[in-house]
Amino acid sequence: MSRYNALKADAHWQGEWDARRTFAADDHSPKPRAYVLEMFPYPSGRIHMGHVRNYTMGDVLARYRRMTGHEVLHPMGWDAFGMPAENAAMEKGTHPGTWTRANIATMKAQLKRLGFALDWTRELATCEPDYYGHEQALFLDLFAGGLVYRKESAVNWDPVDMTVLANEQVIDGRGWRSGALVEKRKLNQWFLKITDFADDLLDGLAELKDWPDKVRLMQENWIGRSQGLTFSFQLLPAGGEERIDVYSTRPDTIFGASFVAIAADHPIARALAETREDAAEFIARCKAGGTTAAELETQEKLGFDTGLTVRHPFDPAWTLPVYIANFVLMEYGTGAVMGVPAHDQRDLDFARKYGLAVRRVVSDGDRTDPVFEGDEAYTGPGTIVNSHVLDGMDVAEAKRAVIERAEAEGWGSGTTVYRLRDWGVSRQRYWGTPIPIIHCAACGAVPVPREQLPVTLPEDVTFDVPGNPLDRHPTWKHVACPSCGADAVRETDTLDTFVDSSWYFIRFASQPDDRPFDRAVAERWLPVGQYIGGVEHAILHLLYARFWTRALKHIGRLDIAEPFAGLFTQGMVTHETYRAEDGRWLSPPEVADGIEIATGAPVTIGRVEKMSKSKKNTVDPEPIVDQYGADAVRWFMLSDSPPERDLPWSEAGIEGAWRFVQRLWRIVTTDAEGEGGDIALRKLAHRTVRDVAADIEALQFNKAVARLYTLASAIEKAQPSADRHAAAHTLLLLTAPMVPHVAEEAWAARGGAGLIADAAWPEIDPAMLVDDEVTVAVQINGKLRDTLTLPKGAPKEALEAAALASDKIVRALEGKAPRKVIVVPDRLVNLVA
RNA sequence: GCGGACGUGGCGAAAUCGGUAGACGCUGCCGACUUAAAAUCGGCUUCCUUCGGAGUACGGGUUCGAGUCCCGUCGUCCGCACCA
Repeated sequence: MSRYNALKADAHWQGEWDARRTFAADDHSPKPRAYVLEMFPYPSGRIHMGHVRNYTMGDVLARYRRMTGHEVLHPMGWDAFGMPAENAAMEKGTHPGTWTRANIATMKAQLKRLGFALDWTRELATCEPDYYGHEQALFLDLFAGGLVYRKESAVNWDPVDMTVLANEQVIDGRGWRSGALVEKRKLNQWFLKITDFADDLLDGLAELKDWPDKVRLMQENWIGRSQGLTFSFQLLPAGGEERIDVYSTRPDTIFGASFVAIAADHPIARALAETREDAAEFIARCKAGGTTAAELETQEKLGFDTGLTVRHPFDPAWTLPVYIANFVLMEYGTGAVMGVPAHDQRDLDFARKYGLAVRRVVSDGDRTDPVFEGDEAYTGPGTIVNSHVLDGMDVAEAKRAVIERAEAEGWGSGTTVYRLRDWGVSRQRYWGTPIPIIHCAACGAVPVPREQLPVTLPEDVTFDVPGNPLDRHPTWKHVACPSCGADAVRETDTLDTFVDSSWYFIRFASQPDDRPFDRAVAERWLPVGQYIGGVEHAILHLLYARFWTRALKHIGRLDIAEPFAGLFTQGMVTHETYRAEDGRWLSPPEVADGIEIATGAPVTIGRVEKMSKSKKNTVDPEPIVDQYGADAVRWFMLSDSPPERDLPWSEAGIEGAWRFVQRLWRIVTTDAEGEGGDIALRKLAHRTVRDVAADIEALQFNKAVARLYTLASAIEKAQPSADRHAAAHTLLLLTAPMVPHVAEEAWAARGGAGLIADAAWPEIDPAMLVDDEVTVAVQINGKLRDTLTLPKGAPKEALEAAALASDKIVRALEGKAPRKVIVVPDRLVNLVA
């Protein structure tokens, strides 16, 4: 028997699938539908192992669904706008489009080389006008629907690169490329009203049963809904109209308040800075403080006593000092808080530092003393004390009582506050979707008329000077106002690339030329049945896509609320790290047997970590595929590690996978058609069909792989028989979604009809799933002493008798009778001695 | 700091409902085939000294019985991060 030639077979069957358009989805098929989607890649240059793992998982599911009679939509495209293309343009002088399209061509060839069952007829790239033009139309729909607005907002501004930076691009207060100190700058920016949907997005999470709990929790925290009281403190001297509004989730502790703190950029603080130099200095100090996590961790809580006082709402005679504090955020709540030191750690630290009263108002067990001692604020449940009318209530009652009173007396009201902010989508960059708005001095922001879409990016741009090429382009932005005809300018900002990825799954489902999607067709496919990608998108992308879909529903364009019914977040591909004696990182090919090949010097083998260029522990999939073939790589990606966990790449592992491909080939091609039966093997085959199906549907590929190994070994050990031949046939069908090339080659060699890609998943004979014998464990005091093989369904008495008759048990009992006998039918007998 | 997940052999792991811990793979060792090697095939591979015992991070608890449930401790990883 000849060895299986993977490279030849890969090329042949990939050509065959292409030519027959095997994986093109039919919008009009009467079959049940399955939409399987993996997060589309950014065309950075070459695919990496993470892509291979992600797309292999989706591919197995897609191919399995085809076999179980579904019309499968499994598309692929490119998240093609974004900064790396502009960086490449700056470094290499190539146009971002040239760079991006070349990368797409390379990566598409690499994906094809892996034999994924993708519908390439629906391929899309977000950087092409036939995609982003429709996105502009949708943006204008949302604009017309009142979900888009423009406001001045603070951004991170890199004064050297003359561009806005995302928070992630600010490292220790400096621009990640230029190293320049980042400034806060106010710019007019476009926002999408995601906060309108905050409740809906939060409540909708409960319905997403097939999402990981972790992701739902992350989104829940991100939305950050809290209930509390927004109320005002009247500023003294009395009679003045001025008030400070605060938000508190603990109105029950209002009698424990000992100060009010406002943000450095609160209007009252700013007004004060106009007249008082020391206040202005303090505010400047607050703003100079870093905003990175590490800096916040160590930063001291600072306050500035404004000398202002406010009146306590429950007691006109009681006044509280007003501080400006560096820990109060203008962006959250009202930008002012009431400080209750006894029941908030941060307030306690602050009060101790500035000598303010610390008054207990919630009892901690028996402790009701008015002066709060101790280093930790008490935030637990308890009875309200030292609070006049509230005394004796529990925390929840007191909250209600204070809110009721505030509402009755008109100084406050119960409110819901969110951590979630509206989505700022303006980016001062070239390589993105132009925002289809024209600014006219007379008419304001005017939408570009539909017939003028798409607003395309000009090709003649340069990146040799910093700033936005669209803004400095000589002609592009100068247009007539669509409304009044006067000279006007285009918006030169482009959309956040997260907008591009917020609806691509809809465009995959339906892509007419003249509009973003056909509603009826899109609704036939959506929601995506199974979405697979990295957990790094757990919040932003997935939340934005959920918002966008709801927004389309809100304006009546699509009757789908949740875009992704099932979500799976796969683990990373990791690898050992290697370091030379002088500390240089070494790549895997530079190392053999703990020795650096070039120098012969020993190498320090480091932790297994995520593949990264900086640690040089990446493995390029392409040469691996060229060496072992696509199936071995796919099989390895599915083996061993549970898909949600990290997968350590190893040379031994890929070789093991390659051996299995060869072994599978041998089993199914050298399989003689013998006579007679082999009932045990037949049963195993049927059980494996059932179990592998369940494993694939649960995305537990590692378990499916283990079962297939077991079946393969059993077939190898079996004598030729009709059942053995049938079991080999079953094995071939079950492995086909995972290793489709060798499966096609073997299918053809065995004379199978058509393609195995079009074959049906094997039927299960329920009679083959029942066993007439079971292995029963016999324990003494819970410890295993013997196992017995008994007929299935044997009565308890029979089990007990068989157990007591066992030699090992008789010996272990030493003639004593058990005090008690526990019998679990078909499982075990436990003798309590 | 807050929230969450996890901790099982030399390694990746499995163990459906509380019921035979370590399936399956990798590595390693022994053997067969071979002039030899590769490939392939067979066997062994949790630990301890044998009978046997111990063992799922550690310490307790519930139970006839705990990897699984409860309490506590330690450790690792992830998310958020001054959110009032």
